[in-house]
Amino acid sequence: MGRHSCCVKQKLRKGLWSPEEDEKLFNYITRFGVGCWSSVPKLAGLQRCGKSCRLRWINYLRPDLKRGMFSQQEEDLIISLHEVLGNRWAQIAAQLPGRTDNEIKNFWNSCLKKKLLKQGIDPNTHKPLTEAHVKEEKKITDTTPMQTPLSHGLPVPLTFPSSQGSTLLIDSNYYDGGLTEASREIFLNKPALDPLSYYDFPMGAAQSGFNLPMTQYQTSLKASDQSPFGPNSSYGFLSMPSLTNSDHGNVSVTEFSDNNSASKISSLLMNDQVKESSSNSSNMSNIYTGGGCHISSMMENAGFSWEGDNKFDPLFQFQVNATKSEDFKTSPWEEGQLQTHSSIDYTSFPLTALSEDLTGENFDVFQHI
DNA sequence: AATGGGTCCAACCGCCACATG
DNA sequence: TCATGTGGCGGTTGGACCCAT
Repeated sequence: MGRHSCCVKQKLRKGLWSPEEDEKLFNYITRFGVGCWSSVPKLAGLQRCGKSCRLRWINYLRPDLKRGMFSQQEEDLIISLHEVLGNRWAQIAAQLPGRTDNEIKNFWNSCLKKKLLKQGIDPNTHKPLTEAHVKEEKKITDTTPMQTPLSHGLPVPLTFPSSQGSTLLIDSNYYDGGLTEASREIFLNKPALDPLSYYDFPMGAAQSGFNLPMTQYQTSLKASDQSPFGPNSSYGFLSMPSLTNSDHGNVSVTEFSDNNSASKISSLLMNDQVKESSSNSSNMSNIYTGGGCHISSMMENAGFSWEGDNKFDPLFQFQVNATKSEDFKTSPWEEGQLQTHSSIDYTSFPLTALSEDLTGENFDVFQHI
């Protein structure tokens, strides 16, 4: 048990990822997608185990990740989901597009737990603490002042941007166990979203999310020189945008952690190609609103910037020209394994942002509560 | 300016489930 | 059925950062 065999075979790097490593992994995954994580390090030229690569991608490099603080809505949602699901962070994360289980777990442990305790609510049971508990916890919370004022007193109406305008009201009944066993079952049985779905587009099912099979996406990448990673492509890995989308599905509230971010992201978006193809500006907004975006444009012009991770910021100020296209013309996954569909132009395949899941079936569960 | 304690979070560890041979 | 490899998850931790003194 413990470390996978891939980690034991050779001496592998551990610890924080360098920008160069991030770049390698990002470039590799965006080109070829994920086939077998254990092979990724070798093929991407990384001295890491596959597991580490997977985590890095899921928790940090995925382009659809949100960055920045949790919105009040997200916060309330996490609390309500935790009451139902407990520490099933992956399932909770599945209800919060752009957030990772690790991120939510950290947020819970570092912030939400304390907030609930301060409210006199047991974070484990979500029921009022006994007086003894309160006294005990008071000692703790008194010595660990909150960084932000608690703003979600009860009851809290949670209104989700569902097409049906569902509202979840957290009130005393809720915390008294007002949820039915059936509701709980729905949560427990609901499959978690695949964190890799960004590159997993089934044909004809774009409306349900990023669900194009990797094989097809891969084909799109190598289909022609027009592809975002074609032989002539030169893209930057400057730094990643910190997307603090405080209101799902509304591009106007996409925030950035500093003044430079806006210019960075606008330069990301307002590249020549996007300008040309989106005189009506819909393409731009679609990138973040989930109306459908062009992944190729996103990738090709991704002057990504990890703005939220300030300590990395200066390190990401490097530009990488695409390596020789020959190196990437054929995905290692494709060779002899995967079918190609070169007649289809996937470079403009419409995407639906994960955030749109908030308006879709992912919130159906609340209809049952 | 130095420092020591607290906080946060990225990454690792340990385990389990599942697929495959 | 068993062994092995891999993906995935939740718990834990090391170190960077923050802040009060």
